[in-house]
Amino acid sequence: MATLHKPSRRRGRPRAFDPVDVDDAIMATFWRKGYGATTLDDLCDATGLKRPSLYKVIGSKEEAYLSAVDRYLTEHGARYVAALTAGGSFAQDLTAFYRTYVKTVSSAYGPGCPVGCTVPVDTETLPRLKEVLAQAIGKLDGIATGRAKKAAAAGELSAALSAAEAGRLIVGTLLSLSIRSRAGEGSAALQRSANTVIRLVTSTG
Amino acid sequence: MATLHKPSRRRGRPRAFDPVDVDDAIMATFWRKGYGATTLDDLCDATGLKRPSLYKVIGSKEEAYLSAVDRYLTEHGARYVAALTAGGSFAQDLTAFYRTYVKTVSSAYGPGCPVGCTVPVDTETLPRLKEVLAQAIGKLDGIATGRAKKAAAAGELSAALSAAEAGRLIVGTLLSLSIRSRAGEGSAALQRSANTVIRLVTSTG
DNA sequence: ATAATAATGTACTGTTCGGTACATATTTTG
DNA sequence: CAAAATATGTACCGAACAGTACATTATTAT
Repeated sequence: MATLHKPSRRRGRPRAFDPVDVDDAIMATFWRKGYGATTLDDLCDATGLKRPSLYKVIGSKEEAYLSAVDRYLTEHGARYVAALTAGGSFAQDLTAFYRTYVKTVSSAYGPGCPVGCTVPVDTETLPRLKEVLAQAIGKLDGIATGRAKKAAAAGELSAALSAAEAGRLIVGTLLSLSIRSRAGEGSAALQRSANTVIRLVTSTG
Repeated sequence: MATLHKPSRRRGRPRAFDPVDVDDAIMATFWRKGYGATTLDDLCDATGLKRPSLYKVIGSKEEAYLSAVDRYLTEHGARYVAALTAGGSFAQDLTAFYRTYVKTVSSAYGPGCPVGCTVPVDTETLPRLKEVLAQAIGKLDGIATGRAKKAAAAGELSAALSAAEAGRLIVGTLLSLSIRSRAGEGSAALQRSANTVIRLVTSTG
């Protein structure tokens, strides 16, 4: 008969680091420098780990990058989506959507974001990245289109736009903000571009 | 008294390559693979040059990249600008502007374009690139804003937009098309996004 | 012809890269 | 305690990288 102990710690020497912090440091490093310019020494410096410990976490540089992008999407991307689908008015949700994004790309993580600025360069070299990029954008297009459809039903979508057109415009604007951030534009300038699009998409004049 | 010969060729062994073709091949290679993923062997393969000849042309990899980006701007970028300022109606010029761009990013050079997809990743690593990116976008913003101002004077700009807002929207859309191209979207999809913005910017309903 | 000049091809250099072997240290199990 | 298990740090590996030395070849000038 199996005796149940309290969920005991694993055998052997315990880790001297917090895996969550390590994953975050890896994501942040790739976010800033991209895949090609990031070396394993960079990742060691950022995480405080020596190479053997690092490799147990990442497997390989390419896997590490894919994980970092995935982490960006499921952690930060999810926040943008949550704002866009928070259930306020179309204008309110869009405002929160862009504000969340602008704050993020203007933070210590940025400038810019992985989907907008660092993944695209390697789509021709790392085939899996092309699929990642296509899926990320396609999914966001779908969500934004869905949000626009709901807005249309509520009479909040500009009559000049179909829901699909609005969705692609909303997402395209996000992507452009990423690049502009990378070019050195500050939150205020980025927010101005966002506000223009919000006004166009929601104006039911 | 100096005797004038026919514009004599330089002394020594003549080049066995066309410098224009070589510069173009270098630009095309960086365009597709970006800075980090492009090796000197790649450039040798693309140009047909051996390394010593290549180095006389490029100086260093970083100089080669900066030259390639500059070449993109003064060669392809200039074509987009020419279309935008061709002197037709606002809608006509915008249509030609985006059509030229979409054709280019969907050609053998692409997908995507250097400004939208490969320069941004290295702005944090090669400081001169940040300046290049900021200048390229800033200049295009200015040109697009100027074009919108002219359109406003002609009653062709949507009343919902200031010229500066329109300019940034027009350029931002271009940037987003670059990334979408990299994600695998074809000309038709890209053109659809462009048409949406053209309609919004020019609708004087 | 001979010298001077300039481009080419081979073969190399030192460095940095991604990745790992191995000995050591720290923990749990019995 | 001893044994098994797991993590760590040092030190290293072969490959790939950006960049170059040098001998050779092709051209112009005298």
